[in-house]
Amino acid sequence: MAGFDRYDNILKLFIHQRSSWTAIDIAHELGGAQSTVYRTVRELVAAGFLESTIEAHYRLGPAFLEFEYSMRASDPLVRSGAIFLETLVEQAGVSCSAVLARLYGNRVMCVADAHSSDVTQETSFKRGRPMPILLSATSKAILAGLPGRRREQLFDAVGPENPEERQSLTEELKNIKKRGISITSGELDKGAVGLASLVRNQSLGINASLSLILATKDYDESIKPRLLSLLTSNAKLIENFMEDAHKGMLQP
Amino acid sequence: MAGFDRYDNILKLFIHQRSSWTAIDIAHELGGAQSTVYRTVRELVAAGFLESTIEAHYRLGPAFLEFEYSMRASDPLVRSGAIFLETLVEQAGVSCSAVLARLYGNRVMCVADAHSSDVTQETSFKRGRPMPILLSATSKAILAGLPGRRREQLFDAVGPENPEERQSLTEELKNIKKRGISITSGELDKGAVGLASLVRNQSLGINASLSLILATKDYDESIKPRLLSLLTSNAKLIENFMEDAHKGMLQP
DNA sequence: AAAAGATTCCCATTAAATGAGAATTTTGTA
DNA sequence: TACAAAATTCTCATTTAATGGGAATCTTTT
Repeated sequence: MAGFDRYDNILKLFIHQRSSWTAIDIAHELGGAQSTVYRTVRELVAAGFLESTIEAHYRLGPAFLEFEYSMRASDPLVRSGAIFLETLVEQAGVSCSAVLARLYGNRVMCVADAHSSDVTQETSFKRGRPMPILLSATSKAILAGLPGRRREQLFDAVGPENPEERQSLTEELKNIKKRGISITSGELDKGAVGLASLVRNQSLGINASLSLILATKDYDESIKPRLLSLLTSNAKLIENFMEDAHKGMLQP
Repeated sequence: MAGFDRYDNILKLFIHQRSSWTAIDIAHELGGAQSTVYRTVRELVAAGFLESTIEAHYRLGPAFLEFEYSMRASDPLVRSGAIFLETLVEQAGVSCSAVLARLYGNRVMCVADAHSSDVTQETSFKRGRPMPILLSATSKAILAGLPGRRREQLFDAVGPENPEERQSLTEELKNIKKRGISITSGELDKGAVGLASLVRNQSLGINASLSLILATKDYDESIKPRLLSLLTSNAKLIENFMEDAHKGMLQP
């Protein structure tokens, strides 16, 4: 195993399977000599990416919290979320969640969220949790904003199997892109409606989506215009904020 | 440059200096060939630890949010914070912040926090932000819980220069350990009082502290007993929760 | 104090990282 | 669209580090 994967494959174990591993288990799981695993783990511990606990077990280390803290201060989307999402759910005037999401490999990840205090409808989108890219208004808005070639790559990797589905999804995405809005119902989470707006900044290379997620029972055509207008205006605010933050960064 | 440092040194740049770097800047800063830096950065981008933005710049990538999400679900201390800190600040009945902190290399890091809705007094302790280990009730409670040998190591690295200071600090820490409580005023943040309780779990190898931080003007002897009793009881709750969570983890 | 378990050390072998420059791709601009 | 400049990748000979097996050491438990 070569390069960064040597470390990343170990770290991924702690996310995807169990949160606690012994060096011997790692060696069994990944294949390779115990002494090699011990050496590699020791390096990760020294850097704070892992830490040793009891009974020869290791878990993820505090360095990730430091990097996350750094991103909270510097990442354009993460910062935008901290600034705009709270007020967005308030303005929505209905029990809901707001989600700011982006592409993460072949999946979509929420990078910021907010919930009205009385929210009951769960959403699978949680900050930092990778989600499939084909389902939900949130994901489709991101897909719609993608350059055609990248979208085709994604389809090749995780997309619809048969050509008809692929064709119809492509059509759907074109419409979403044209309107700037994506709406789905119960596609990812049963009983939930999602409304999403594209959030893009060409010059910053950002392609994201801003969503409101609420219970189907709380949603009807009467509140649709307000929610859509809120999404559109807040998406614009976020785009502008990122643009300004970027300019301020260049010559402060 | 060898081993994980090859990657870690690059990642650290994004925390400690600027949040955005070009490959060429990295090569200048760390020394080494551009082609090497490009290759290494490419690996980090592939793993989501960095991402490329515009104008040949790179920034921290979304993988950190995924690892942070994983820790939120699995790390004993982080989970404890999410469960107990909100109610703690409510019960305090005074404008304040609650901080759960731990050792991070030669520094102390807050891993969870909560603030009463009306909080005005700032604290330097922020989730994921490394802080010096010699100042504040929060840090001293952690120091006090450390095994003697580890404490001496720390003192050698960042501790008081002259022997008298070192001696008196050691005495202070012994008292803190005996009482289970550390109280300081204005040591780290001007105008703030900190009250901290040790949070330990021998069998889990955890040594942390739970603190309440409030404005000096809001603090007097009349509320001290309530705050201390709250801290002590919540510290105990957290220790028990971690113990139980650990047991549940072993045979669920 | 002994035993079992965990971790580090050692070192010959194998494999990967490095750097310089050329080649290619991407981006910005006319 | 084409050109120029910048960014990134590629190539390959050389240098350096990773690997694995087993012995040695350190830790924990009994």
